[in-house]
Amino acid sequence: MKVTKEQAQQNKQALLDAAGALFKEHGIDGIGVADVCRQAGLTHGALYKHFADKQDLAAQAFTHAFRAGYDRVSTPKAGKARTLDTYLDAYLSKRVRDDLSKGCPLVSTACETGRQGEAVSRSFADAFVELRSGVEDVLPEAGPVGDKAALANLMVAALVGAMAISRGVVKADRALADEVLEQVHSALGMMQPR
Amino acid sequence: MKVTKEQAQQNKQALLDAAGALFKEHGIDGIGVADVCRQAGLTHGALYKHFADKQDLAAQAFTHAFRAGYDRVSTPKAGKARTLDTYLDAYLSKRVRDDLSKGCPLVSTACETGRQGEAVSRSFADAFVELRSGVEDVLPEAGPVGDKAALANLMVAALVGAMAISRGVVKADRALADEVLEQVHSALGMMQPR
DNA sequence: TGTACATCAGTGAACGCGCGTTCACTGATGTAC
DNA sequence: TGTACATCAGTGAACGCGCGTTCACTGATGTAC
Repeated sequence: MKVTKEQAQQNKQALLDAAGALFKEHGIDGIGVADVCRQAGLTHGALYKHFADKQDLAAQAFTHAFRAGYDRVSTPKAGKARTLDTYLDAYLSKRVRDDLSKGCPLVSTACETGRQGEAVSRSFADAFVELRSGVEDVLPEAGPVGDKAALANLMVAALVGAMAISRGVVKADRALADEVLEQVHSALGMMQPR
Repeated sequence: MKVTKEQAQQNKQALLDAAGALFKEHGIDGIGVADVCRQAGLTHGALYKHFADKQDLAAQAFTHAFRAGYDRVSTPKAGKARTLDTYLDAYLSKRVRDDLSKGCPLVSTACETGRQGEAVSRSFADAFVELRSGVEDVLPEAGPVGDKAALANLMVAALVGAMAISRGVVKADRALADEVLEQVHSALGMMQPR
């Protein structure tokens, strides 16, 4: 049956929320559209009234999840300046490591994005550029490794890689997983002025 | 029909080779056991004479693929010392970026390893520790970011993250993908003494 | 060396199951009069 | 404001297909005598 335009919009948001969490947790190829729709409180047929196909859903869900998380991190709290530590604490958190449905989709789907289509790659690239730009803004003019641009690329790569590695090893060696997050946090922290 | 012991061993190696390449290219969840067996020149039933299940195959294939690639990179060529650049050139290569079946399985399956079982996590952890140790060996005693251990963690995280990001964005923006590899190469290169 | 036979790697049909997508249908919404 | 009806978000059965795993069977290998 038809629903109000407002309800339809809410349902689309619910689909994006569900897809964001489930794709992060299980991977895009690791969860079915029926599960996403069920979590959103709809049946699977409804999906195709809002999205062209699963790839389209994945691309939009990626952007949606990045926006939600990134705005929370990058918006400075009242009276507090945004610093490099803001990013380090948000991206190298053990709590996020232990809950795959949480965290930045840049990290959760980094490796498999290379196997997805161009639409998902576009969402991924836009998010990366925005995060890299945000990190560059909080860097000092001259650091130990040359220009800010190179350092910002290095930092984002390290954030993504450290979390991926920590998640990869945690089931076999929790201490090693913690060590990776702590050491990368420490190494990156030394690149800003005290 | 039965085959010679030697042939059976060759077939197992062929299964590991095929699994290594196909799991890197499509992800563990993205390719079927029948495809792996077909690429190895066998039918799908034969797999279970060599491996307990798909997870077991994935774990052994990971170690097999890491060994093959890592030994090639870390064994110094006659008369040439192994340096940090050895690792940077091997891990931040555009040629590897553009062929998903190539390269280190640490990079290819980093994100999805968090979703696999403990056996795969064990293989992943062992490979990471070995690579990190190899990188630490070529670092100077005192660098710009504190102790060698922290720097080695940072470097491996950056190598893994940079390749994952470059592969993620390349379908949407090839110039951006190249830039990430080059800038991270440049930033990491400045951390060794000239 | 020759023969009889147990072993077991590999085959391929079959299992139940879930996948992404399509489509005829439903019925409340929202609009035209 | 009241009525008639076109719209369209959502439903759920159905599609063909591929998945991981099992298992009865095959027949060359390798061994015991």
